[in-house]
Amino acid sequence: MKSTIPDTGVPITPSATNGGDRQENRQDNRHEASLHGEILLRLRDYVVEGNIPDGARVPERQLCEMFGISRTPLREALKVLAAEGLIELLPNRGARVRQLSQRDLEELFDVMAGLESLAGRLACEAITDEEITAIEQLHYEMYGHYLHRDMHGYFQANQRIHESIVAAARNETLKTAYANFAGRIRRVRYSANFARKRQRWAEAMREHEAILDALRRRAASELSDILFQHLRNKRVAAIEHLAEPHEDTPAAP
Amino acid sequence: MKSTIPDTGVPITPSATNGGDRQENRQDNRHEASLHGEILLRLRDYVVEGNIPDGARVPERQLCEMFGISRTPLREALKVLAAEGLIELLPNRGARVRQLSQRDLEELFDVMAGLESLAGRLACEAITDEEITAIEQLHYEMYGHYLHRDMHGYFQANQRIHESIVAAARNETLKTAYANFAGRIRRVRYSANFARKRQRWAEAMREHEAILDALRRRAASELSDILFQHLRNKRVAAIEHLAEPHEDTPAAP
DNA sequence: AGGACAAAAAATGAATGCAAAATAGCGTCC
DNA sequence: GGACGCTATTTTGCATTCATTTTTTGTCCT
Repeated sequence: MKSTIPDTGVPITPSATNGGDRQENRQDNRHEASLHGEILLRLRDYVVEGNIPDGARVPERQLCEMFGISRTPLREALKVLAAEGLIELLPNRGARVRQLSQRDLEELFDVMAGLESLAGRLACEAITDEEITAIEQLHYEMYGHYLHRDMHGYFQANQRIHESIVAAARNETLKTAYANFAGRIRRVRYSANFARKRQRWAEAMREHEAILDALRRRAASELSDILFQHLRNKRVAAIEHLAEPHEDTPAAP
Repeated sequence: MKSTIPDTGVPITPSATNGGDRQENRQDNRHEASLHGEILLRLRDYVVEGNIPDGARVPERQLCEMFGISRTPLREALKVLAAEGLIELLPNRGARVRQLSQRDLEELFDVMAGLESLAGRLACEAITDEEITAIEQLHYEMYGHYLHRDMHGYFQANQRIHESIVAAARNETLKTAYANFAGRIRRVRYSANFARKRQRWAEAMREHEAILDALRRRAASELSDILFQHLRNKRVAAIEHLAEPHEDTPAAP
């Protein structure tokens, strides 16, 4: 075994065959056409899913072999990921997975909060009754998951609600930025399934009620406040959770 | 002259000599170290300053000659600029300067409004009395420019106030995102020096008074509202201005 | 034996080369 | 005379190659 990357069972496809048509909502959705775009998507997922340890080197050569491409398109993708803040480029020392400090996470959560807050504000201007009904549906669905203590289902419904609000803002630029930042913390979220605390869970449900209420009344600035506070509370819960030590990660021998 | 790029008097330095130490506040500030980073900064400025017409092709070969580099680092920079939304990459058809539709501008203004709104909210949590005093200083300075009808001075002071608020938010991630979006509309702002309307100008001054007032009281959600509305009004003024025909741009023969 | 130095090995950063696609240029046909 | 189609040139995308820098390894000296 020559690899320094922990073998996590990710399928190593020698050629750059792309199975599914991906529906990325990025600025230019022609990424799947060119090789560097394809690699960008795949490499982003690869990093986001935590296949490379935090702060570890991103081995160009190995990734090239893994994707079955030359270094040129890979390096182009690396530059973009660096611009996105997912990795960092050290001069003459290659790329490293960007290690997010607690402060970084706080900042990211706050920016997400700001974006969602904005989304709510804008949504009040344009949202249709049908969209609100749809969100209500999701809300009740989420409530059901809450009652059944189904965290996975709850999480999915929750995410869809937030996405619906962002969608209702009718602002593609916002949507893109939102997805971008969400991607950065997805890495953390992936390993840390927080919100396990009953207390916080119930609180979140109440906040969601308030969100829905404000949305129904199209109370823009009020909804803006509620959403910000909601995300702020999420941030606190997440940071608290991450501060605690966890034994889920298999320790190295 | 073989160049198809309009010669706007931008100094064409054949070698990649970087005169001044640039103080970019991007995620990784080692950009000046590597060639592609250097090129990224220069190319971004070049595009933002409008040296290439809207929607026009970005000529790889010529830019290479202009910067005195090979295509590889330039193409890397192009990928990043595309990710930033400044240009768009058409498969097998090269890069084009991204033409911002009116809708795009509206969206961008709204996102900027959301970010400043967030900045104000966060600033209320952490801003010191000294910082507020500094902003007050800028405010009075700006007021002076307003009275003297000095638009340039007014604009500079205005921008510094907004930057100060963003700085007071103590959030580097936000600061970076803000700079990023600001860069995208800088291109428009460059040619369109709006806010020429007296009416709007006076209104903006009043809004700034309200901003300062809310800031002094650390009224987070109130400031958030005011800032959003302020930027919203700016948006309206800017769009109105751009909708009007202008004769400042020299017509092509 | 441990550390410092030096050479080898590997990796990075940029340039060049090559195949495929697109654009333009030109002739032909209707 | 204009539209269509074919070829030549340019341009793009990626692979390969070359020069530097870094990292590792091995050796020598203390």
